[in-house]
Amino acid sequence: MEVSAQSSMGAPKQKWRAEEEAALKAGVLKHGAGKWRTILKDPEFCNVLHLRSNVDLKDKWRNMSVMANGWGSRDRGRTAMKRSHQVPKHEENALALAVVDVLDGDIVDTKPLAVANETLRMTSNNRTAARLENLIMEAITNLKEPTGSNKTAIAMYIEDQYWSPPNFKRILSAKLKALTASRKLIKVKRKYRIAPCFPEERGSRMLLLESRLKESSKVEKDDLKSTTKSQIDADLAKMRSMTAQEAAAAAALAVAEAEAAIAEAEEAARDAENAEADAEAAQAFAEAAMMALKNRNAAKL
DNA sequence: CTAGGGGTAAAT
DNA sequence: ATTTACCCCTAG
Repeated sequence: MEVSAQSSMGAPKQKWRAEEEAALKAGVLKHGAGKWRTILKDPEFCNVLHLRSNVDLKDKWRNMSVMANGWGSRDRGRTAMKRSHQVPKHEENALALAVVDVLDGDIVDTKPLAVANETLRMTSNNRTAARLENLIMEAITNLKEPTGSNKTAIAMYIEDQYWSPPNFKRILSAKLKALTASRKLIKVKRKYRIAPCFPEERGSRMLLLESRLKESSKVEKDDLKSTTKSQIDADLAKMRSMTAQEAAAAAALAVAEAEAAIAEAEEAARDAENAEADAEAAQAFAEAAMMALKNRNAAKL
């Protein structure tokens, strides 16, 4: 009968990004396959995966494992022998699961063949930023201070265990600020703790879409020179349709990101100049955003 | 909560 | 038409 009361029950479809897959793989390597809830609550991954449920992780892992091998538990039989045809002559089953690839002492990445080239798209600037964030999270996690850790403690931890650039303090400050603004960290009385992955429990597919929108409007140059003015205009146009509160939040975020980008540009200035361009673009957008906000508020009075 | 079986529907 | 992502259900 019409037992399927949920007429619109189909999933809106959110493709897994390479970062999410990487986080999942890293989580499995760290906690073991099957500890989906543990992985989800791990501060190192929850910021990337908090849009996914434990079941999502399980399903995705199932899909990935199945795909790497050829055919697993699912979908065997029925369409079984549709002659190979489309597959080029060279083999694909070569890398099953757990082809571990340690890059630069940072995130471990296994590639089940489907996402081979997606991992290559990391640019130099992107990487240092992601790494610093990871380091900060690790520092706070391992320091285990119940009330949170202050900047000095975090800096000491990182300097102690890793190499630190000359102007590290400044970079760290900017990054902490940005992480606080983006709600990945919570700052209370000069101490930082990792944000509580939000009470997502169930539902809230709208929040998912929301944060996805935020991501796509973020300044992301794949490997082009830098963000262009037209990009800024586009973002501002987007802001115009927001409510005042949303616009304020977006502007604050933009400012924080600009500061972090500037600090990163200083670090990378020795051997990379495009980071500086990126920082300038971010700053330009931040200024424009603030101005737009000011105009908006002025118009209301 | 997890493992899986099974299904729907969106992308490709 | 296949793949992919999500959902539901049930037994451990």
